[in-house]
Amino acid sequence: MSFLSHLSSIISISKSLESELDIITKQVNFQKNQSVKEIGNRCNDLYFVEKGLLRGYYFDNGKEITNWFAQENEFATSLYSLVAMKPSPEAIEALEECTLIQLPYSSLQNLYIKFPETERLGRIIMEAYYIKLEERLLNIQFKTAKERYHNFILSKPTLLQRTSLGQIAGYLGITQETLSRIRAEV
Amino acid sequence: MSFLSHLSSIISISKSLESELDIITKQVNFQKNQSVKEIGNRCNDLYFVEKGLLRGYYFDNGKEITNWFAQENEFATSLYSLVAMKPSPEAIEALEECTLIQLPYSSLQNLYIKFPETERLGRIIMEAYYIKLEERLLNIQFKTAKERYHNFILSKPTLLQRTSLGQIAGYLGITQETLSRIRAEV
DNA sequence: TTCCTTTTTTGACATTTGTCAAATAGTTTG
DNA sequence: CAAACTATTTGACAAATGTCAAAAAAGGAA
Repeated sequence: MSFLSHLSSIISISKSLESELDIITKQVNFQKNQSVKEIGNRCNDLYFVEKGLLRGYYFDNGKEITNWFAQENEFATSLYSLVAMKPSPEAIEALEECTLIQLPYSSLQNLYIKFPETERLGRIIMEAYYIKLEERLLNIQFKTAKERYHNFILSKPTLLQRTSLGQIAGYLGITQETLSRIRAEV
Repeated sequence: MSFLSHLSSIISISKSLESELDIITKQVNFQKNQSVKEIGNRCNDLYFVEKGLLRGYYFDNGKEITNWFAQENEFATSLYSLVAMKPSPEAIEALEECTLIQLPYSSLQNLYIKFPETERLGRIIMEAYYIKLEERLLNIQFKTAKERYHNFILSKPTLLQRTSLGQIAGYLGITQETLSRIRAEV
């Protein structure tokens, strides 16, 4: 239910849109450590996290790098793969037992046409995600590893408990040894 | 005219939308090195570059850091300021003589309401910009300074001639001394 | 051209972060 | 509980990049 209430905090959802959403979305469950999407496949779905925690990761020189986390009430997908319709270099994994709302991209396209008011929804969500990404870029580009870590603690305190050191390190763009040392420093 | 043709490459623009766009946009010109927007002001406008080159920059520890470039057929604004309606930490400057299309955010909001098909336009543009930003983040996060520079040469060759060393260095997240050394290396 | 200003390069050195290897701590499972 | 994993920490050192200062080069203006 949190999917609908999240959407209706952005635009008002008519009854007919609500039932359409009900038809095209599917609730899916994943267990802890289960793979949601593997590398190389096209990502055809948009996910919304109702419960649990996802991470996106990929490989860089044989090393697994966590690229994002998506927790409750956040969307997750490989946007690049979705929009460009190309294979995704990115995998998605459940870090906890998850309840996700799955929305196939093709259904989303139809939804945009059938319910044009959802375009607004799409735009507003994209704007918000863009701003978040911009903040993250500035953070990585101009802050030291220590500053980034402290920023992470402030902005995503709950993730500290729910993820591993190596995952956070990748997300912050540093090695886990460096992160371990930053932690020890205090 | 390139503004309209750029938009119509994304969605079809009806006559009435075209004349509405004509009413709400204004062509503005800036000279080389002229300031388009200063730091601390709210950014109320979206710009489209018809001719010339803009850069966005801000100050980090007293140092001026170029954050983005916008060349012909690209949009430019401080999205954060625009969407959050807060003062922008970012300034915009013309690096060359520029012809811009200026669209006030309030007019854009009305446009979204009056011509709902423009929501689609907004969404698609946001998606494309998001993907670009994502690529840039990955680049900065996991590539060496040298790799980033070579990437820049490949992806934005024309900007090499049109910008200064210091501006490129800031954009790549390195100091200009380092960039100078990378150049010398070859 | 010549002076003046700005941009770029170079040098010497400091700092940050990465790499690889090993030790320790923590968790899970039989 | 013990064995077997897995995650985290630590050490020694290397590599990348930053800092500050000065020199050289390039670009404009008188």
